[in-house]
Amino acid sequence: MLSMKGISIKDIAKQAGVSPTTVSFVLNGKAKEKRISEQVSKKIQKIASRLKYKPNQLARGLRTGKTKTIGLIVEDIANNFFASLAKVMEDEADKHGYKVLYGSTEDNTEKAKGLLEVLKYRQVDAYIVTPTKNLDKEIEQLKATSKPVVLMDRYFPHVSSHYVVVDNYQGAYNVTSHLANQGYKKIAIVTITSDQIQMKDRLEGFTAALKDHQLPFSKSLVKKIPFELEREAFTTEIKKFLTSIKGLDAVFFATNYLGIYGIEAIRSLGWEIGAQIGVASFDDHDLFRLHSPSITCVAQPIPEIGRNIVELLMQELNHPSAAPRQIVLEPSVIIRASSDPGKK
Amino acid sequence: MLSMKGISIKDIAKQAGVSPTTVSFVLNGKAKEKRISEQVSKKIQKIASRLKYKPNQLARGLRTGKTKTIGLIVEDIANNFFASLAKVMEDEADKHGYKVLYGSTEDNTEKAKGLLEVLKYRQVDAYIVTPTKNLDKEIEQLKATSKPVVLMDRYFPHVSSHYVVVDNYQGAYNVTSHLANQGYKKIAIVTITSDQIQMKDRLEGFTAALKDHQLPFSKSLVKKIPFELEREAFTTEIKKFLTSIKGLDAVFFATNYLGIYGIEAIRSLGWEIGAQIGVASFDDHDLFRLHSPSITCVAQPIPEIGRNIVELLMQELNHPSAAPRQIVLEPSVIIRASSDPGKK
DNA sequence: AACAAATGCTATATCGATTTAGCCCAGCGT
DNA sequence: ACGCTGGGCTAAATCGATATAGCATTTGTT
Repeated sequence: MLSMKGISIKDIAKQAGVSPTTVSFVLNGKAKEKRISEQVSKKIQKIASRLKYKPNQLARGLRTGKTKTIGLIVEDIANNFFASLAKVMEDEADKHGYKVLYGSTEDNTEKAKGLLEVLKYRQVDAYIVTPTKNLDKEIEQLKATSKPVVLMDRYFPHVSSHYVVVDNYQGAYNVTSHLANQGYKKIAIVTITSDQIQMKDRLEGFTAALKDHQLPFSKSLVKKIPFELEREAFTTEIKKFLTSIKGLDAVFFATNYLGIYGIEAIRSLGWEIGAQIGVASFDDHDLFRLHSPSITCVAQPIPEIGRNIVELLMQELNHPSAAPRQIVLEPSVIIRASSDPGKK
Repeated sequence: MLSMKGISIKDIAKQAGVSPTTVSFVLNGKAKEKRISEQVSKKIQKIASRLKYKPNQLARGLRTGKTKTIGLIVEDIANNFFASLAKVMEDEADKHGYKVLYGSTEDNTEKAKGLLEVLKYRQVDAYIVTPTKNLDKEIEQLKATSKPVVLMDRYFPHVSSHYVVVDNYQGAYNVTSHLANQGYKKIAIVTITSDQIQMKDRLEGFTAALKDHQLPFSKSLVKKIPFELEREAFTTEIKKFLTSIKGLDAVFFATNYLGIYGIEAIRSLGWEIGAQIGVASFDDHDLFRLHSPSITCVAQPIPEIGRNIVELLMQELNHPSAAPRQIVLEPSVIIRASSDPGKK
């Protein structure tokens, strides 16, 4: 059994008969700059790779202040959208030698604050944050630490920060217009109780489309459900809502989990999706693709979002910029049978 | 704007007019043991909380060798099963003050080795690993580092290690028996090309159930598909397989993603699930619950698995035990319409 | 009074890397 | 012979915490 401890720079120095300083210079590619001879340089490299030396990231981090770690805060890692995105970002970050420390907020501000704090004293180099309500103060404070912060999925309009989001307004507008074009006359929306921008935009896109298509709109066509309810309660609420509207012929669910609960609700009401009631949801999901009938949705370009976030972060890590970079990607409407019964 | 650096133990020491050592003792709860007076102790505590002192985990980790970080290696964080489990474990770990660094293997041994290495030189305190094929050597080496390792989802029969899994044999046996009891006569299985224990057990449970119910079995009833295929290829392969078997009346998919691809395949063949062909899958999924008809499955007790893993890990961190602890939980069969068309 | 024991705290080394300042030697010019 | 320059390397400080050893001072004992 080998020694418990890893190989340190000292071990290499000893074997090479040089000082740890020299080893550090060579292994950090500063051999030329620091005028270390070719001979010594090669010797050190050889020994290092023979011993499979890996620098202790804690020691390095302590000295340099860089941990090569990114803190990722999502709403819910068990949600397909966030999990898929997390995977893309993990892969992208890995390409740059970064690892990811993550946490889920459950859309709870206190949890989010706690996560930010933990990440901070773990000295992550940068943050990717799906903010919760009232997290604006903390985000501004974070910015003052000179560690890059990129918001995702949503942002604070009054806070100047980097972010990568999709055009929620347009996505909602487009899918609602599609429903209108399909001939649905009375369209409702189910969203969550949240003043956050992504939800606001989706709701506004929805209402704008109704207006543009001269369809009726009233507050009674909008249902807001608190995020933290149990599954049971979600479907109960949705059922109550849907049955409360006379002449309702289509409904748009503003997130993937609402779509899922919504399908459950509609089915338990015994309504026939597509024929009897048009359905669309934000976000795509295996369930939407394979449900019978399949469910129309606004799909977010997950790989592109993930790549943009990490790319932006890396640029900020390498050359911090004064101006915030704000990237808005286009989601796409995927038309399926739930809004177009003609489809197979 | 406040200073960029965090508060250190020295700042507190200065304010309290004592040495950093004393501060360290007090903040680590060793005041009594180290005979620090109540006065000084309280004063330090007060200053620390006023300054919102948080120890630098890098420095602490460097000195103590403990980073309060757990390395988590899953097959695919975008897979609902692993993502849900990751969330449970994250929550549980958090209760003990641990954070999670994660990575996905894609069932690729080289990726897994890379992840283990990265986690190692990031000095994680413990590992939760979903091993890939041929990772047994690395697991044994890890054990020699005296850092706890818990395998999940699968293990190596010839390696003595901690693990938490479900009884894959029994789960497969039970659901296959259920299919048999429902009157299906010719039942096939679709699994992945893998010699790993979890897949082996599922296959064996399946065949044993066929035998016990005097149903026909032959190699032609078993389809193994490589994990790394594209979605397209999966469904194509499954379609080819299903259509190749004369008189086939039921099929069991050995993982959740196979179940999903399988449903897609069967639907594109135009077969009627439940009536024309009985279907069951390992793992539960929103899609299985809400598909029409809903899909019978073997559900793993995800919260229980997650809790057991973290609990086991914590025990090992606190009191390392010589004997490996091996926990096998029971999955449960959820009978739905895909195998019981009478169900709503 | 003399010595031991307990009390209360601190100086210093350490973890493993990076960074700064600078030493020593050879070669060159004059 | 002397100073200057540059090449090639290293000593020591540092990051922020913890652990070890031990120094004063007070208290207790006989």
